[in-house]
Amino acid sequence: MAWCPHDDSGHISAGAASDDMPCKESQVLNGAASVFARDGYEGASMSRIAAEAGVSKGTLYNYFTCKAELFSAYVHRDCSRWIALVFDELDYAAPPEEMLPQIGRRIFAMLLSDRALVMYRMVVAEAEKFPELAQTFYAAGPARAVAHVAAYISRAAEDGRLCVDDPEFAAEQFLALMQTHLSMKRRLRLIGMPSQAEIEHVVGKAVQMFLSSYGVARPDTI
Amino acid sequence: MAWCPHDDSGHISAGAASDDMPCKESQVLNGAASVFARDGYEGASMSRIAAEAGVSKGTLYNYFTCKAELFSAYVHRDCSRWIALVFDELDYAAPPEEMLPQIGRRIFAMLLSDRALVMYRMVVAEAEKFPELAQTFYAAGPARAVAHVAAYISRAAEDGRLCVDDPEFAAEQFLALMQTHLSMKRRLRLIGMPSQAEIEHVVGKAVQMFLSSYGVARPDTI
Amino acid sequence: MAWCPHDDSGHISAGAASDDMPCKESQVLNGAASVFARDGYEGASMSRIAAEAGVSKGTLYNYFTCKAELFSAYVHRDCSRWIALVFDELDYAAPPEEMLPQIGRRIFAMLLSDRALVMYRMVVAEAEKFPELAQTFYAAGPARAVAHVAAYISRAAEDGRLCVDDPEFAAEQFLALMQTHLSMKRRLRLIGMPSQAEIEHVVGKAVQMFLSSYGVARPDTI
Amino acid sequence: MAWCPHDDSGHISAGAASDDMPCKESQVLNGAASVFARDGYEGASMSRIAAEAGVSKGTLYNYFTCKAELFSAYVHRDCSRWIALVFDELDYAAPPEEMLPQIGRRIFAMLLSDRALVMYRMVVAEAEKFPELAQTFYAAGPARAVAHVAAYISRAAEDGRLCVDDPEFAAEQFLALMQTHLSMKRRLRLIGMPSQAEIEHVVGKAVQMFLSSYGVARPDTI
DNA sequence: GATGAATGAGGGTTCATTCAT
DNA sequence: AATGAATGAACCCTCATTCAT
Repeated sequence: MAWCPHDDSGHISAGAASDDMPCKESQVLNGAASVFARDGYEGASMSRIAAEAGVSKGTLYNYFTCKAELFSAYVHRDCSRWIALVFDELDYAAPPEEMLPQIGRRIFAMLLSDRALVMYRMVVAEAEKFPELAQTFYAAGPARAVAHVAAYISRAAEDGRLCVDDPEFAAEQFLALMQTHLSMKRRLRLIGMPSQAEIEHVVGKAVQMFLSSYGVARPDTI
Repeated sequence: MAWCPHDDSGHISAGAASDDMPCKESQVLNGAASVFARDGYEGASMSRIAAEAGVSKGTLYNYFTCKAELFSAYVHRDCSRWIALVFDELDYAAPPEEMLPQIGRRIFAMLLSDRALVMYRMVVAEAEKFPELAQTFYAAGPARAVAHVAAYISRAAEDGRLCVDDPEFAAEQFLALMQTHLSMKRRLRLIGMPSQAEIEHVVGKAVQMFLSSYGVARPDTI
Repeated sequence: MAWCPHDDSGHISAGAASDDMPCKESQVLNGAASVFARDGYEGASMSRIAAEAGVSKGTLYNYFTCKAELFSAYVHRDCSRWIALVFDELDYAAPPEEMLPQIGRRIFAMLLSDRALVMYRMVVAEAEKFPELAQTFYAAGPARAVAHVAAYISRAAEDGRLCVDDPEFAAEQFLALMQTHLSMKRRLRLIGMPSQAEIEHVVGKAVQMFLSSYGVARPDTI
Repeated sequence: MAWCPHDDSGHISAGAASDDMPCKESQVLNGAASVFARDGYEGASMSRIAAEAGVSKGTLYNYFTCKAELFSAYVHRDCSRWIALVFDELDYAAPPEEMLPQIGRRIFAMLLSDRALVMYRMVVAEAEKFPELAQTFYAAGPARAVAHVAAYISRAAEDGRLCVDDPEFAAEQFLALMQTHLSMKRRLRLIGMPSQAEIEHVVGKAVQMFLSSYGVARPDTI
């Protein structure tokens, strides 16, 4: 954490901290999450974080050497958490017509969830000041999403269910198709969470376009 | 401007200010542009803005009642400026195979330009605190882009060159296909400006996918 | 002022500031003098200095970029002030028997004055952290004292009134003889200002010893 | 210890603590010595002292009621230690021409040693806040030095080797002559330890001046 | 209209001290 | 007796804002 002038601590608890730490550290991180999410990095004050966490300001510094490290720990923790949920328990053997909409729905839901939006906003806003945070976010989030989808596409291609030469790029295209202006509007806080119907529409059209480009003519549809 | 505790002024200069104001106000706005772009809203200080603009701190407050209003004026002004270029001097009568790549290239260049990225980052970061700013940004930028592309698609559909039932949604899909992870990485400052070859690749693939879904079989390709 | 992390200001007023500045800057310096003298560098707080000076905390930073620079300005100003007084209006043509006691008395008075003691204490205490301040103090105080006395001794030697081979060292010795444990005790705050009789005794003995070593036999005393 | 707001303890361990305490208390004092010497009273932090001593912060408060008392105990202990060496194993029967330079050299070496300088600086700096510490320092250091030298001078006077009416004052003068500006510069950290030649020069000149004032004509020099 | 000195609340951070374990 | 997590006051410094000139 080169950006932190006080970082000589070898603080490593962030990685080990589980969801249900009963300790002050997670209490602090939860407070930080609220305040950072609401006020952004610069806008958040250590005083407010301490108050939100229900600890004294000094306690903050018993766990994190400075504001920047606390922010970093918060981003790392939350990044790791929610990407996992998207790709759990998918049936990778399902045909594209079933699988792609399912993945699409989940991606969509995650992409537009409050938590992810808040995180996205903060990481984008502070990308200049915290480059390695942007890296972490990208690796934990978008990159893993692409990897998962690409893996499925590869497999489907091997099975003769898709006709794809560059699975990774195809995956990126599929994910890009989720990001119509619904996403943009949501990121800008212009709209709330879209309705299920809206989601289905976007996902459906995305799958349709994707298959019209990469799909194979299926005998059973003739 | 509900976020501004001092807003009792009916200050309307933002709308009236033209591009080439020779006055102090535009001088101030130019200074603000530099500093806000570099430091973000919270990170910018009125002192630095005054210094950058070459005026005194007091002068800032003669034109803008508070920091928030100055920020708002800056975003409004700059938003209006930069979208126009993308759709200037396009030949709307050209066939999709020529027109779409051309639009794609321009969109791409604008999307990833430093100016747009800076603006995007700021508006996203402060969307919570300045909701009407996000609205302005969306209307001036993404919405106009969609409108332009949709208009072209409509016309092409009428000319029998595309087969599209919902031109607006199709336009959104086309624009979405520009936003592979190249865009995401650039937004996160993980990469610099992509090479021309990379851009061509993304644009080419996007057009190809778009046409495979919405294109009509053209006699001259048989 | 390499020790000051914020010093990029080219602040030069310290040199130009006269004794009777009617401005805030001297007001601040006077407040700083009181508080630094009482509490030392580390012990002094900018809040207290502001209060003592009757200005706001922010005003301090309008004149001095940081605490260290304020301290430095205070030392520089006061150093320059009081050395001058010691050697003013001396009759350098007087014979050693008259001149040396007179110089001795003045040196003594200055050496043990509250102001000089306070300054000495602070400079000694912070010599490690402010090396160039120690240099300034030495140059403005002790070094000039030696130079003045050495100049007189040189002249007296040329006039045949003293027999000295190394006037500078002789001057140092003369000054050293002022520093019996009366000085040490005063520096340690163990005693108050010595009585006139005590001073006369020390000075008289010092002159006597000095002359017994460097004096010439005078015809008129035979 | 009126300066200590928590002093209700009748803590007397400082006096009872011997040089070779194998216990935590001396461990703490050793840590305190390092940190106080390096950082001064205000600059030292209880955390660093605890770390340096290899004990917990809580343990500090089991032995010393507050920072001020710990500081006081440290100064008292160290003051007692270092003066003894100067006057050990001197041959008090030696003639002044031999004895005085020898004493002079030792005094000089001690006066300018890092340890003594550090202690001197701290005691001088905090003389206002810890008056009884200054007293301890003076009694343990300068006062004993004067007493030793005065005792020798008395004896030499009785033996007819010196002509002195006030041995104590003569002793102070002799010691004062050690303190040319070499000492001042060293105290101000402007120079490092002087060379042996420089020391010999100052000591030689001091002895010469002292003897020219208080010496007796020696038959063997006729 | 333009200035910039003055303000004081609030920023991040440190630290002497306490107390449950 | 020993610990170290927790505290909260105080630290230095920044900054949006005001106002006399």
